[in-house]
Amino acid sequence: MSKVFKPTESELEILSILWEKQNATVREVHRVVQLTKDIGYTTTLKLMQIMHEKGLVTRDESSKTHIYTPCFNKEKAQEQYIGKMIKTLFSGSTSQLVMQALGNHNPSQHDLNEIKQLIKQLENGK
Amino acid sequence: MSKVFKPTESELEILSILWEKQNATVREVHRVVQLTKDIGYTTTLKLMQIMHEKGLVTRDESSKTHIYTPCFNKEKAQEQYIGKMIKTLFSGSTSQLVMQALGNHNPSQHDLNEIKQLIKQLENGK
DNA sequence: ATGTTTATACGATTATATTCGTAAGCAATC
DNA sequence: GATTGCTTACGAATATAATCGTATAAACAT
Repeated sequence: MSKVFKPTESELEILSILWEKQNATVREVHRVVQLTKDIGYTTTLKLMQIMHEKGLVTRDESSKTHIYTPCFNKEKAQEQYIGKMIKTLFSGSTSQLVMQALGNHNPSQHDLNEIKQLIKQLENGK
Repeated sequence: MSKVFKPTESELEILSILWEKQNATVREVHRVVQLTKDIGYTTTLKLMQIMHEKGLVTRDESSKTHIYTPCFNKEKAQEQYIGKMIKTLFSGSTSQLVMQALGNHNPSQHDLNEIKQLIKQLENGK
């Protein structure tokens, strides 16, 4: 049983940026955050310090400007959020979630092909 | 553009119970909440009162014991949460989410059949 | 060496969510 | 009609999240 981590809204936003860049300084993260939110630099700094305390990220302190790296990868987060969602909003049914997603977010033919492929694999694996 | 609603964790739990039952009194909701959480009756009451203020639920006050009804249906919540998740955790790709869900939550053959059916429909609809 | 920029640390403030205690009303019962 | 039990209302306490201001130190340019 691996550990559950539950980032807040803002923390998740920062994690997304870190996943994208692999790792980053507060300044780099803040520049991206600023594109969508109007908050001060020290706010981003504080958030990342808290994430460090919580163990959501590690940081390299060898130079004055610290470099932050996420402790969990994106896939782990995806898995956890999907799991929780299936449980709380889809009565535990994976297929219901999948159907809702496919039905309301018009996937391209390419997307559909990928999914069909995966289904074939799953069916053979049984 | 329909309105975004953003229930908190506890509020979502209560909404789930209301969706299940169509509508319910505080007492009924609380009985279910108690199965997983150890909180007092007035806590549940207060939460539901706040949800009423926020417009997440309506209530019938004609008798002393009020009856609460959700203002939004479950499908609307599902749609919204999925949309947000696709955006923040799957770089906007529906198929990635679907593949993650199918890959990690072993659906039954019956589930897979339903999904294949839906894909066919989508392909014909293009 | 002095001033400017840029970094972290940290306390304080504000906002929001969660929890509970207590008061007050109503209805059934003794 | 007093007591008991169940209800809502409401204020208050606690916890957590988010925001910012200020102090302090390093790095660098003049």
